[in-house]
Amino acid sequence: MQKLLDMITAKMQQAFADAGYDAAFGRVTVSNRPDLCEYQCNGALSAAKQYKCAPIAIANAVAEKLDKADFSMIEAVMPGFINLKLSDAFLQAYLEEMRSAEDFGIEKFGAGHTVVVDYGGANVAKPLHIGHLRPAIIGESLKRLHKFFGYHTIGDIHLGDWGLQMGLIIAELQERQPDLPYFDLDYTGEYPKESPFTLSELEEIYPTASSKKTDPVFAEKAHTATFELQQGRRGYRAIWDHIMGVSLPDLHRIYDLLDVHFEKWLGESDADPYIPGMIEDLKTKGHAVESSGALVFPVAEEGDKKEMPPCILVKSDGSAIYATTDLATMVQRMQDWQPDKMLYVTDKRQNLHFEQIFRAAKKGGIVRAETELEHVGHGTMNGADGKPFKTRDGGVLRLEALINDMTEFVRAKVVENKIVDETEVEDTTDKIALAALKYGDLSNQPTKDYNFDLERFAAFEGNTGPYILYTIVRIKSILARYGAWEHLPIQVPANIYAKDLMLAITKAGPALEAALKTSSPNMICAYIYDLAGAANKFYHETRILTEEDKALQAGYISLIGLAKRILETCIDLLGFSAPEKM
RNA sequence: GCGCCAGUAGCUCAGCUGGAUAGAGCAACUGCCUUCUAAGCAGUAGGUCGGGGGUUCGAGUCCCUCCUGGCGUGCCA
Repeated sequence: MQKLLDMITAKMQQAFADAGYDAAFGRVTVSNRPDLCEYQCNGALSAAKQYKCAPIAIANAVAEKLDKADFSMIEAVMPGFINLKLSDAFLQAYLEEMRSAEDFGIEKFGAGHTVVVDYGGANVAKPLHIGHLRPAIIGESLKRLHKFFGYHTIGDIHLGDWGLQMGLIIAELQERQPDLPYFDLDYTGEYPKESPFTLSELEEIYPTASSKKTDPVFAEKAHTATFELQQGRRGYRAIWDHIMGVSLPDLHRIYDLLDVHFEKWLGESDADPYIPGMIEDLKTKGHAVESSGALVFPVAEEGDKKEMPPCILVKSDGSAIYATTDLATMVQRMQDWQPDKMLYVTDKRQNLHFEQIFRAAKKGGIVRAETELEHVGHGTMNGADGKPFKTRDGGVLRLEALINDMTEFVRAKVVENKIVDETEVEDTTDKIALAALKYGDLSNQPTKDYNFDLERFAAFEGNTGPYILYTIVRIKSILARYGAWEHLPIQVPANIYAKDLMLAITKAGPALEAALKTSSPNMICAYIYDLAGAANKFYHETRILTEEDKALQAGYISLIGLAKRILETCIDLLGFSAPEKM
């Protein structure tokens, strides 16, 4: 269905035209003076310039042309604003259509389109740490949001399983256990099924190896191992299989805790088969050229404001680099899924890299000219003091530890409040903790750095996830006491709080659409905070269950029922859900 | 050096293509639980929107310039 603002704008544009002015001036916006009106049009002010007359004269003339049935108030005020309040009948009809339509009548403009969301950023052999929180939950939210708008969505974790880190692990393992058959080139038998390392050993091997990169001898070994792995050296592939076998179950486990789920668990390694063909193709087309021993794809353009280094396709040591695997991954995606859009959710510091490969992908014909490529670069999550998040001993905090800290904190509150039964404490705690964690993150603009403050996120007061959940829970409580409510029609707003709530409800579609178009889940948060506030005010000022007038009561119930459905839909798009009680 | 991003209340942040009195939350102070969950609601106080120019009837928003901070800038991801 049409957006409310578009409907009013259309009426206003018609009024401008009827009054003899350019209809383009008839844009209506939500009022920035709620004490004066609900909607406003500033077009007369701009029009005054063109028509060389007083803005108030234009505003008066236009106001005359508006249909009085649609508005309860139409005012032209100095210096030339046109202020509007919607009529009850108009608002009621609009809300009733929202209530009865599927997904509130929001237009599914993504239908027939496919979008790949590349998020998560997990590396095998490395435990997920706090740096993985943002890409996981922002990506998950954007994926759900696209799905809501009708897109066919494919979330791909794009595991880091093919770069130098693999070579580092192999080199380190060889130093520790040189007698393993994986390192014996003459060995032709079966390799052991049992992994030569456990998860916790592996998690220690990688950082140790990584810290030795400055040692030129070790670095050389790691680069060689990387190259040989990519060339298919049998023993190294067997080690790689072990690394995957040990790492993946743990990655699944942690992402499940966050309610983050990927349709595809592909990695850089899965792009490997596409590399040779892609390189050949780019060479043939003349895009790939030799430079300082490496094979590169120059992507600088006329008029570039900044230095634009070329994409490196093959390093001088012969191995692939992330630009190579990212481009080859696009080849695979275009071949298998034909996406119209690819979203990459990674740290914003990778911005230049993505600009390079996006240019290369377009110039090299890897994607179509109309394929949308977007890098959603996110900022860093810092500690409460604004400095990089560290554990007491200076290490990197594990994601699991962060989740546990939040859960512990919330559990204490849940137990203290004594509202839920003992058997439901865990489930309720998990839901609130997840809401606190995700809302605390997603309510910030993705691009910005922010400070993680457990106390603040889980504070249960103010603009937090728990506040949103609490609003939903209170509505649920009333609905449960009332009985069947799903089919009750929306009625004329009975009081000012009801009308404010109705106006907030009409903004659901535009808010979600804006969030999608700017890849900003924080806009969903801002919207539901506003909606929850309107719902709480209404709840506080209106006695519902004791209302004598049954028709009026049914209208109240219908209204909060609709608000609840919208709130629940929105938090689902953010990636969490509400408990029954809290 | 060049480029990108940020600078708004004591703190954390909104502010949509320039529009009326710059908004929330936290912290501080004050009210409201015999009535649907007080994890709530209402209110008070707190700001020369980093500085300086400019465009405009009108600038937190657009242009120029300066200051401060963060990040990036060919073989890590």
